[in-house]
Amino acid sequence: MDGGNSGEAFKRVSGPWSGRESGQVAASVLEASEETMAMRVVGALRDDIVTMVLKPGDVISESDIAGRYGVSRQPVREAFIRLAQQGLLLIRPKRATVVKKISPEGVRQSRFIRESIEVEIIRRVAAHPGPDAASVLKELIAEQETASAAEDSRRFHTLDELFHRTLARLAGVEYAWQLIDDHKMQLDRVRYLTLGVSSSQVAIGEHKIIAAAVAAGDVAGAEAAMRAHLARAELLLSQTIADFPDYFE
Amino acid sequence: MDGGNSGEAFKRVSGPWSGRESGQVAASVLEASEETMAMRVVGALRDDIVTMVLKPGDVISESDIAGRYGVSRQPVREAFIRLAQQGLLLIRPKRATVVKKISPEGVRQSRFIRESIEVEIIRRVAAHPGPDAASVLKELIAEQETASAAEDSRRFHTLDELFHRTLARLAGVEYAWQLIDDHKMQLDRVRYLTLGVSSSQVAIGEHKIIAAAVAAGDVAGAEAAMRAHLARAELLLSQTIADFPDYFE
DNA sequence: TCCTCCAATCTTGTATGGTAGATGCATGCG
DNA sequence: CGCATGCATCTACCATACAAGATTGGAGGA
Repeated sequence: MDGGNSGEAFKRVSGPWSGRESGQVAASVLEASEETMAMRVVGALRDDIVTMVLKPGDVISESDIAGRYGVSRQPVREAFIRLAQQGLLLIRPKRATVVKKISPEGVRQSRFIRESIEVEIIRRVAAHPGPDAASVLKELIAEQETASAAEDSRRFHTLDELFHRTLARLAGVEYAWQLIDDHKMQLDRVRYLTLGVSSSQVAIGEHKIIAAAVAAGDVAGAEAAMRAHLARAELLLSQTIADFPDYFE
Repeated sequence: MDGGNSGEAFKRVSGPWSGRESGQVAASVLEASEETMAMRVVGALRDDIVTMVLKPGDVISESDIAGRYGVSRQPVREAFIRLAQQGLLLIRPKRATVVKKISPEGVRQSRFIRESIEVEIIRRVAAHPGPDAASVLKELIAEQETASAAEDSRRFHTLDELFHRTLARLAGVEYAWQLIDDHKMQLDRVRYLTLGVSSSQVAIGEHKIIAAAVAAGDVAGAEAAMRAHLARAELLLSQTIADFPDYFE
């Protein structure tokens, strides 16, 4: 292996790898999207990990990735460090680097964090809904119904994320939402495994209940609806563990 | 500059730098505490930043730090990347690296995250207090009173952190507490600036109220007490901004 | 005096070679 | 046949050299 690598452009990754087109998930925390090679490697690897092109347990190496991407080991190494801090890779010094298996306990705790924050967000929004809060949420739900009817689960996922992000913005804590993005990636990996089975109709109904409670200024009702909405993911987790036992530790 | 570096031991940092003794803050997210050079540099730099030995706005460079620590640029560079991801450094490509100034908005959002999670924690603990919850909390408060009487603000800070961490453990989400440790560093920098003026007696009183509500199983009361306890930091922030305007952006 | 331009000199980014540690397999011994 | 030992080969870690963008200062002209 590892024959004839240098000189190839970065695009070479499109070979045996990723099949993503262009504008997928909302640009993550990265400010200047593609400044350095290292950043591009980070983005490409993260997408490949979240979309399960690189599967939990896969062993990778600096030389390996560097060869595939046509760059030296240095930027790859820096990318590994970033991804390891985000919990997607596990670097075992002098040994190997592996795509981290999904920790059920970690997912549970990430969900706890998300639920804590989202409940607090929905409280604030319901207590002090802005003038356009109701209309904005209503419009988002309409788009989700369109995506659901077209069975575009990819777009539905994006819109679902946008729904929750919008709530954060309405609460005036959009920046806080970005801060928890890293932890949310653990949940995203699980979610990707359940893309097909996700019952989008149920989710849309729950979104409607939440939006209605917000519009009515019903703090307790909004909180309860949000908790119910988030709790549904708990069932998906245990089912997913049963379906893909090798991906969990 | 940059003359005669190699061969020096790592301890050389003790020269013009850090004056920390030994067992200060509870070992952060790092698993194997001191495996590689890069990790040691990370730890040393982080402590220096949180304790304001390196002040917000200070310009540092890879060569500079590498010279001080007697290592090459490579491990320092990796340390920079880690610290930049934790929001303590700002790497401006091809330009310079500076100790990030404290963002008041960022602090506010970090506090929002912390309050959201701590409120959820205190709810769970108050709703289902373990058999030894009351006694553990009571003992911690007693230690805090000792530290306060001795005017050992350092130790008081450590105990205060332990109090909140213990609550997380009692709620069964200690791992989640570690996950938010990174964001909490922003708050720690502000807190360090207010070490002298911190009214420990007030904090102890609030801790007592929280512990009492937990012991009584009073969920609403515990939540209210926790919110009040955390809200007090809001006043400190604006006062700190006025006292150290150069440290904020 | 003020503005423009250029070059010395910073900075971080990238490439590459060498090193120490860990793993796995083959070999040799009991 | 089972087990210990040593070597080939892998890995990430670290050091060094080079490259390219950005800043700063001064020289030169209007």
